[in-house]
This record gives sequence, structure tokens and C-alpha cells, in this order.
Amino acid sequence: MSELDLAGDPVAAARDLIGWTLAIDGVGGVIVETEAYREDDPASHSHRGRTVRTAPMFGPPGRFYVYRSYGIHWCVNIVCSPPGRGAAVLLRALEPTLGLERMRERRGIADSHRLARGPGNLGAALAAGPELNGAVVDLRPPQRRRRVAAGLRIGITKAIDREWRFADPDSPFVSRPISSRPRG
DNA sequence: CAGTGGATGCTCT
DNA sequence: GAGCATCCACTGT
Repeated sequence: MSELDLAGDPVAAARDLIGWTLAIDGVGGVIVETEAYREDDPASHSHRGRTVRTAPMFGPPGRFYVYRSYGIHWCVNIVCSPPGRGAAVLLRALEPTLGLERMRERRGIADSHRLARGPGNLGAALAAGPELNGAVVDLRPPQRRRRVAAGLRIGITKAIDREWRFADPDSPFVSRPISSRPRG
């Protein structure tokens, strides 16, 4: 299995993060779905350069970048910046393993499959907010080998042809099955 | 099941 | 003023 390098290619980092366990204040789980966003990528917040909002993306790797989505949700990213770049990996789904009861309280549902499925739900389950920006990410290595599938990113309108979404195809905690670009 | 639309706030044009 | 890396309730099969 590849070593996890958060300071190299963010697409490789997004792939290699599958299976790692993320914890915030003792609450979290196994990362089962990610997407990569790089500076040379029109869909990335960092594409138009550094702003107040996106500053954490240009900071040191291995830290959080958190942003508000559609005025409602907090989405959690891990900064994966090669030197001088702005890149991050969006966390799209966790398999909850730590602090299940606290997640259920925060989400108001019991079904573990839905606790942290989808980036907005994941943020809610972790009680993520802007205060997380720049904080060091607590990651623990995989306990078993997992398959990783690559496919199209979800919910974006630019650069929709890049297969920079990664997920464990055997996990029931993934938000949506991986779909690939039509071949022609 | 699938499809539609509202909530809501911040960034950029 | 538009658009957005979303989710949920609601509708109709």
C-alpha cells in the first residue's frame, strides 16, 4: 500500500487517505470517500488564487480547511499542498467508529450508515466549524487493506471530467457509487 | 424508488 | 446579483 504523502500530489493523497481513521475530540471514523482539488483545477477554491476564505488551502499540509457550503453546511478538507501550491482533499464520507453516540446526538438520527455520509453530514457529525481551520489533523493508519475505486467528482459544474473522486467500493458508508467518465 | 425545489450565507462579478 | 465542492422534505410513480 502506498505511503501517505500530504505534501506531494493531492490526487494521490486523496486516493491514499482511503482507510485512514480521522478523529476530532475523540469523534470520527474511517475515511471511505474523498475528492481532490488542486490549484490548476477550475473546480477548486484555490484556482483563482489565495483569498481570506481559501488561505488555509495555501498553508502547511496535514491541517484542516473548512468552508461553508450553500450557506448551510460545513465541509471538511485536509490540506495536501505541495510547496507553494493550494490543494486540499474534501472528505465526503466516514465509516463512524469513534464517538458514535455523540454523532447521533449531533445528527439527530441513529442509522450509522447515514451519520457521516456526504460532506455536509460529515461536517455536522464532527461538529466542524471555521474554528477548525489550520488545526493539525489527527490521522491513524489503516487497520486493514481496502480496495479503492476512482471516478468522477460530485456536485461540481467545472472540470467535471477529472476522475479525482476516490472511495472504497465495498463500503456501505459511501455517499454514492463511483461512476466513471463515459468512454468514446 | 426518482425528480424537484427551498433553505441559507458568503464570495466573486 | 448570481452562483455555489449540499441536504432534506416533499411530490409522484
